[in-house]
Order: sequence, then structure tokens, then C-alpha cells
Amino acid sequence: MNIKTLAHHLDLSIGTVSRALNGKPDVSAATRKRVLEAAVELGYSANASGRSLRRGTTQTIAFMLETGQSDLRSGDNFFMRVIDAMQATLAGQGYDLVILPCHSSSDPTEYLQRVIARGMADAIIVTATRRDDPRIALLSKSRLPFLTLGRTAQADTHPWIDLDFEGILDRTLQELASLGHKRIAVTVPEGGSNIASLLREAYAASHARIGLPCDTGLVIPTEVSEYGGNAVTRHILGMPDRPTALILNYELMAFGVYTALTEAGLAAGRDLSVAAFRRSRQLRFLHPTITACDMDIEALGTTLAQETLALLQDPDRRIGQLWPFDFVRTDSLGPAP
Amino acid sequence: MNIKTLAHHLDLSIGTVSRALNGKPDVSAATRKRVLEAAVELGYSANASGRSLRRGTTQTIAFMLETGQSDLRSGDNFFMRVIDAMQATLAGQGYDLVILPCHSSSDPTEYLQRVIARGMADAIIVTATRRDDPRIALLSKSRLPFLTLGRTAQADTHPWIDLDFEGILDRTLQELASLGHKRIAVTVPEGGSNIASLLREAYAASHARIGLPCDTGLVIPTEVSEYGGNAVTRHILGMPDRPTALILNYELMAFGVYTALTEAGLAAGRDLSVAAFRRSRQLRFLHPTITACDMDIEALGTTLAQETLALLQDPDRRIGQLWPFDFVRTDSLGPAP
DNA sequence: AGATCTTTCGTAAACGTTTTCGGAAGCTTC
DNA sequence: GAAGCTTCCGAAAACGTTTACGAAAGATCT
Repeated sequence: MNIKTLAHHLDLSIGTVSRALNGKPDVSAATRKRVLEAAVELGYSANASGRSLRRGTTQTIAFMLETGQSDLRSGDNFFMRVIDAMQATLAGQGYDLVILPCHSSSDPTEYLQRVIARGMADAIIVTATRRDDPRIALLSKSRLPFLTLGRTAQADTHPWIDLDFEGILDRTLQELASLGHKRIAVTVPEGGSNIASLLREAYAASHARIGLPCDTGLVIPTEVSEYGGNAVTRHILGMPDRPTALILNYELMAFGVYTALTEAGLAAGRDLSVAAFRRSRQLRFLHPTITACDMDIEALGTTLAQETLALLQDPDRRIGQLWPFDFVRTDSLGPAP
Repeated sequence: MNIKTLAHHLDLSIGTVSRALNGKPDVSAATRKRVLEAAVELGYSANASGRSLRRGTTQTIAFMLETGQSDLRSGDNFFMRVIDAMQATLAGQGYDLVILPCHSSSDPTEYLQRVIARGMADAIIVTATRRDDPRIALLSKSRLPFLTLGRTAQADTHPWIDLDFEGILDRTLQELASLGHKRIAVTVPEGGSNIASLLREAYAASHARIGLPCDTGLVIPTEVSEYGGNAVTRHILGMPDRPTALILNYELMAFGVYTALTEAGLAAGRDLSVAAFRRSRQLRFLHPTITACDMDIEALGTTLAQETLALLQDPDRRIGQLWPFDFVRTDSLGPAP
């Protein structure tokens, strides 16, 4: 079912049919109606390859998703919620969203190079950014519009949107300091992701601002999983000069944390103050409810989509946006013992 | 950078360049070498639209992923691990894998129709299958090769691969029965997914086979999340004729289950025998370790990819495969009180 | 040396669209 | 009633590939 048979079926030329379907002028209202009806009846939809070839645009946005790392399944599906909202927004503008899976163990630049050269998408979203990410140079050279969900060391050279990790950490540290806490541990991912670096710097900066002595040994690389939460808690409880508070960069760690505390006969909020970065519905049965931040993830996806579309209009557009959050304090924070 | 400029650069015709790149005959070894070297040097990769249009094949396999439902983040990322393995296998055969996100609240057939009509992929993998899934009829009519990860009521009319839910349930029930358990609860997803139906039938069938009276009230629709595990455990503990064992269809529910048990002063394996379908690394700090089944998820992805490629060769190929599992019993099962 | 075969390459058509251009009507205007 | 204008449509080129076909040159054979 292509445009030729559709045109033949209607006894029209393919040019007229195309113009009718695409809302172009130079076609009478009557025939346009006839064409549109026949199209839905016969289930015609323009062949993607033919259209892309002619238009020079694929009407597709690619989302490069690094699989094989657990960030992905962050409480109530962080990435999937973002993607959902993006898809909804893009679909409304006639764009498709495709996710390109790419295992973290393979070379991401090689794959990206192919995606760029073959013109598989009009723009691309890059995630799991590293501090010095070789993909940035590759993309910049290619002139393919792109946007990162996450920052890099070259963040001023490309558009990006990211969660406000520093802001959240700072806000939480302030709250804990006002409760008298002096030794506060925070988890960071183990790999070379940019988040670990950001958090490390933010941890030091916040301590300086608050006027607290900073022990960088309390920034603890931890497996980003429920198990990691358990392990880091056991580690903390065994420390000679035990910290009195723990901040989790991955909210589902809380399961492991609470389990470890319970087994040790301790309680969150009383013996150890515990906070996480994001609130998650999965955690809602834990007592006490964990202190964390609310963020509008769907709005993040929508913004990401809109910024991408704006980038197609103006490829030189530069934006860098930290996503806002709402700090929600609960009984999982208590005064320092 | 297209083939024309590459050909001009080499002082050859585009036909010769194309043949050289695609390993076709009628080109001397010397020029072929020259062409291949120039291609990598200039970073040429055939435009996807042009190639697809001419070849009538996109070299792309689509994976239709229903977002907005929590199955997705099943312990250690079930879907992502499958996709990873698929991608690796397909890449080895020159195929790309793209994930098409599709929110469960929107009409999946409409989106699918567009994907089919526009020829976006050479084959498609469908997940989150329903018992009576309208997508099956649509795909069958379209002649686009497809394969479902999950079964439908029309499973004999299309190729599929699925986890052996019935087998796992039966094996676990047998083990529990041999320990003297008579009232055994099992969770099922709340929606209209096919899994709930399958489990319900398998539950009754196994009881009949074992010779145990079957109380269908013990098949409990439960939110597929950690919270669901907590809720169902509280529910069970409050029942007048309390079941003595609980089987979880989603392994991460275990967090909620253990938490509820601990709060009630009870222990898994002693007061309530607990088993899950799949083993997950995230759970490894729970005591006692939970009884569950091992499955080779990467091999599942590889098989899925291979079957898809086989389907391209022979579109009439029919396979239905239940994925094998290894039952691993632990102390989370104990004799019936 | 002429005929035949083989190797190697260029030419051109085709894939399904979109879009520019020109032309045929139908209409208005003087 | 001819000229000009508007409305509507068809013809054809173009997008970047692949591939069937033919041609030119070289090699082999009688």
C-alpha cells in the first residue's frame, strides 16, 4: 500500500494525493476530503524511508539509553517516566521517539558514529554522561542537534538538563546541620559517572558554606542498588567515629538501609538520620517515611521534548537547566545523638 | 557525506563504490581495498533511508515496550537484560535494535498500525501481551514478521517465547506441599495481563495434580511493587484462616514482605514460608535468602534475537517456547506450622 | 590473428516520497 | 469577447541507495 496505488485508486496523480495528505495548498476541499478518507480506509501511512529520503528529515528523535547499569530502574522508573512524557509530547508534534539501547560495556562512540552517519534521527538525547565524554566532541562535530540528560565537563558547549544534585545535597546537609549533625555520610555511584564527581565537589562546597569540617572519607562509593544501601549501612555502623546521618543518592537503597538498621536493633531517625534524593512510591510502607525530594519527572520529560524540538528550529540554542525540587522533611531525620 | 561525494573523491562511479562496500563481485581487490579505506577515513556510512528505500528492508528490529507498568523494572532489570542480549546478537548480524516506547494508557494498536504501515522495522517484538490482544490480529494481517515475549489466547497462531510461570508455580507448590503446607497464597498482577490468567489456571491445575483442595481466594491480585509485597503480607496476616506460605510473582515484593513480617515479630521460613519466581541479586542481603528460580535471561535475549532472524528467513516459522528454570530452595521455606 | 571468455567498471533504472513548475480550466473585468 | 486572474491538478525532478545490464579492456584459446 503505497501512494501510487492510493492515487490510482482515487484516479488522481500522486502529487495531488501527497499535497492533500500533507495539508498543502493547491488542492480543492472536496478532493482533499476524498483523499483523507481513502487513506484511513485503506490504512495508508507514508513510507518512512521514502519520506525521510525526500524530506531530509526522519521525524524521529533518538534516546540513547545506556543499559546494563542500575540507574535505569531508579525508584518508580525514572527513565521510563521521562521517556513516557517525552513520547507523549513528541507524538503530539508528529515526531516519533525511539530508544537506542547500548550496553555500557561496548564502545558508545562507535555506535553513536553509525547513528549519526546513517541519519537515523533528527536529534538525539544522550544519557549516562561521563565527566569527559567523548560523545560530546563527536556530536558537536557532526552538526546533529543533541541534548544531554546529565552534565559533562564540557557542559557549557552543549545544551543539557539535569537533576539538581548539588542543590538537593546542599539542602539536606543544611537541614541536618541545623539538627546538630556534624558527621554526615553520602553515597555516590562507583563508576566514573559524572554524578560522583559532582556530588564530591558539592559535598565539600556545602560544608564550607555551612561552616562544618569536611571529611571526604564520608563520601562513600556504593553499589547503586538495594544491596548497596545495606552494605553501606553495615559499613557505617562499623566505623570507629560513626556518622550520625546518611544521605542516599539512590532512593531504593533505603530498603537495605532500614533492614540493616532493624537487624542491628536501631531505628532510622533516632539512631541514624536517613535521607534520599528522590521520593518514590515504592518506599511508602517504610517507617518512618524517608526524607527526600519531590520532582516533577513528567514535566522533565515534557521539557526535554520541547527543548529538543526548539533545538531543531535553532541548532545553536544553548540551555543548561537544573531541575527544581521540593524538599520534604520527615521523621527519618532527628537531632544528632 | 554521501556515496556520491565518496565516489567523486575516489574517481569512481557510485555503482562501483556501492558494490565494493557491500562485498559484491565485479570489483577488483585493489579498488575494493581503496574504497573501504576511504570509507572509514571519511566516516562514510550508508544513509539509512536511501538504503531502506532501495533494499525494501530496514535492517532494524523493533521492540515494542509498554512503559508505565512496573513489570519493566523487575529485579535486576529483566527487560533491559533481555534487550541487551538481543542487541548484542542482532548487531553481530548487521541489524539494529530499536525500542519503541508506548504508554500503556494510550491505544497500542493505533501506534502499532503506524509502525507497520510506515515500514519502520523488518520485524517486531511485542511485550506485555494481553489474553485477547488486538495487536495479534493486526500483525498477522500485516505480514510483518513478529514474535511475542509472552503468550496470548491465540498463542498457537503466532511465534512466542515466555517464562514458564506455570512450571515455576507448580514446582514451588509441590515443594511446599511436601512440607505439609495446605493453604498457599500466590500474588498475581492486578491488570488484565495474560499472566494473571495463566497463574490462576496453573494454580488450580497444580492443586488438582497434587491432590490439594484449591481455594481460589488465595490467588491475590497485588500491586507489582515492593509496596504490593508489604500490602499482601499484611492482608494475609489478618486473614481468619491464615495461609502458611506465600509465593511472589514479582521478586522485589520480598522487601515489603520481610519488612511486614519483621514488624509483626514474625520470620520468613518459620512463621510464613516465602518464595519468589525469579532470583535477583538485589535481594541478596535478605535473611533467610529467598527461595526462587534461576533463569538465564541473557540466553533468553539471544534466543529471542535468533528466532527473530530465523523468522525473517521463514516467515511461516511457528515456535512456542517456555523458558527453562532452576528451582533453588533455601531456608525461606519451612515445614507447615 | 581472430574469436571467445573473463574481469572490471560505468550507466541507468528503481525504491516511495515531496515539491516545484507549468498548464488547463473556470472565473472576473473592461 | 479577449485579457487577466484564480483555482486546481499532473508531470517530473530530486533525495541516496542498490543492482541489472551492457561495454570496454584484457586474457585465453584455436
